[in-house]
Amino acid sequence: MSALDNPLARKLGAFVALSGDEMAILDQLYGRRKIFAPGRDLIHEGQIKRSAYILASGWVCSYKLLPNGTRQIVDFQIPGDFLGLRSVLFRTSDHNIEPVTSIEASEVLAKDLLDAFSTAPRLAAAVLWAASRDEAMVVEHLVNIGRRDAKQRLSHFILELGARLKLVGLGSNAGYDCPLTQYMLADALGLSAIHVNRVLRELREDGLVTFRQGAVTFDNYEGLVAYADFDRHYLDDDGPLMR
Amino acid sequence: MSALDNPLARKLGAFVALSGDEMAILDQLYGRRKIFAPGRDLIHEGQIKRSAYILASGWVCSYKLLPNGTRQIVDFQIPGDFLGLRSVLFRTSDHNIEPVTSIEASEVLAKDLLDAFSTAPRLAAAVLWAASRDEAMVVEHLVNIGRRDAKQRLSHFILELGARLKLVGLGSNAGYDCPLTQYMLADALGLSAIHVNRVLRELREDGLVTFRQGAVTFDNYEGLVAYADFDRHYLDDDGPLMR
DNA sequence: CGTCGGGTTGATAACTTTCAAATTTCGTGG
DNA sequence: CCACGAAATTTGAAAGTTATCAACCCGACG
Repeated sequence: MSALDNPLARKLGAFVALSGDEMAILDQLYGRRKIFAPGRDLIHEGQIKRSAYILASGWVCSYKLLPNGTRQIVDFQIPGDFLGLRSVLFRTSDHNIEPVTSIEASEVLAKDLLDAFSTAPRLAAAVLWAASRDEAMVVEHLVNIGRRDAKQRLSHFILELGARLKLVGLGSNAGYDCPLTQYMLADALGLSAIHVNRVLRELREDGLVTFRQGAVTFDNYEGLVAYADFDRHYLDDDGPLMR
Repeated sequence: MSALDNPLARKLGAFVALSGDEMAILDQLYGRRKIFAPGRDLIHEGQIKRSAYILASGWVCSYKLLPNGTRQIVDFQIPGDFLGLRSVLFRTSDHNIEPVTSIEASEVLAKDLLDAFSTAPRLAAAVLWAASRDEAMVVEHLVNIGRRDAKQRLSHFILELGARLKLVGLGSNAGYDCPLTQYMLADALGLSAIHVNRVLRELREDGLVTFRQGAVTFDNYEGLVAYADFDRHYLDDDGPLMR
C-alpha cells in the first residue's frame, strides 16, 4: 500500500512528514480489516468494550439519541479517521457510532497503538494531533449550529467535508461524492429535513453548490467560502509542521 | 494544601484514587500561580505560544468570534479545569480564552506535565480522562444546542454546571454561586440575551430554578433534572475507577 | 406492480430574534 | 453613606426563521 491509498497516512502527512518506516507501521495498523454493513451500530452508547477503529473506506456517523425522539449527529467520519478513539479511556462510550455506507475498518487495540508509538514516537504526536483536530471540528460544529443560520450552516458544513475529503484524496474544489441523505444533514445541523431541502435548493439557485444524487458540485467555490465564512484554519492542515 | 482545597485533585479523584504522593505532585503543579483580571484574553485565537494553565479560582470562558459580529462560547471553565490543554499541540490556538471573573491560574509547561507523568504514571491517565471528559462536555453542549429548545437548553446547562461545581466542592443540589451574565448564557447557548431572560423567568415561575444576582437556587432539583433530560452519565464521575 | 425510502413543495404554527425602552443592580468616587 | 453612571435585567410588540403537517413525486427493488 502506498501513501496514496492509505488515507490515514495521507491525513497524518498533513502534520508530520512520514518516513518509509512510519508509513509501514501505519499500513500494519490497517491489517485486520473487517467489513461492516450500514445501519448497524459499531459502538453504542453505554457499551463497555474499549476498542477503537481506523476507517479504511466508507462513511460513518457518530450521534446521540435524545429521549424526545430526535437525534444529534456529532460528526461524520471519512476514510483515515479514527472511530471511538476518545471513548477508549472512558468507562463507557457516551455516544453511538454507525456506518452510513458499507465500510471497511480495522480494529485497533490500545496495545497496538502504544507499541506503534514506542517504535515510532513521532506517530504519537501525529495521532494526538489528529485527536485535537477532531475536537476542533466538534467545536467548529458547535459554533456552526449555535451562531449561523441554516443557509450558512449548510454551506459551512459542505465546505468542511470537502476540505477533509480533499486531504485524503477523495475530493477536489470541483466537488465530491457524498452518501448522506437530507435527513442526516438535518440531524447533523440541528434542522428539519424539510428545511434542509429548501435551503439546498436556495444554494443551488444562487449558483453556489449543487447537492444531488449523492454528489456535491461546487458551482462557485470561492463564492461559497465567502458566503459561509469558511476559514479552514481550524483544520490545521497547512502542511507538515514536524519534519 | 489538602485535597479539599485543591480542586484539580478533587476532580481527578473522581477518576483515580490519588495517593499522598500524587496529591503532592498536583499541589506542585499549582505552584506558580498568577492572577488575571476579567475581560483580558489569556489566550487568543491565532496565538502561537503553546502553554496551558490550571485554574485555581474564578471562572473562565473559551469562545470563538464570528465575522458576523456574534460570538459562541464553547465552554466555561471552573476551578480544577485546564485551560488550553488541547491547543498545546496545535500550531496556533483556534479559540480565545478569557477570564469571566478575576482568576488565579498556574501556568503549566508541557515539560512539567510530562515530568509529573513519568513520576506518577497514573496521573497521566487521570489527565487524559479529564481531557476526554472536556470533549464529552463539548459534545453534550452540541447536542444541547442542536436538539433542545431554549427552556430545556437552559435547564440542562444550569444542571451541568451544578454537577461540575459540586464535584470540586463549589456547589450542592441546593444551588451555587454563578458569576455569569444573561449575555454570556445567551452566547453559550446560541440564544439572544432577551430570550434567555424570558426563559429564566419561566423556569422561576415553574418553581424549578431561580437564577438571580449571581446565584443559582434549585427550587426543585429532581423536577429540573426530569424536565431537562439531564443524564449526568457523560460526566463519568461516579467515583474512582482506578484504585 | 406495489412498496419504500428519499426528495420536493405548500400552508400553517411555533419558537426566537430584533428593536425600543423602562427598570434594577452594582461599583466607584465624593 | 449617598449619588452617579454603566452594566445588567426586564418587558412589550413586531418581524423573521424554522418546524410541523400533509401531500405528491420518483426511482429502486423484490
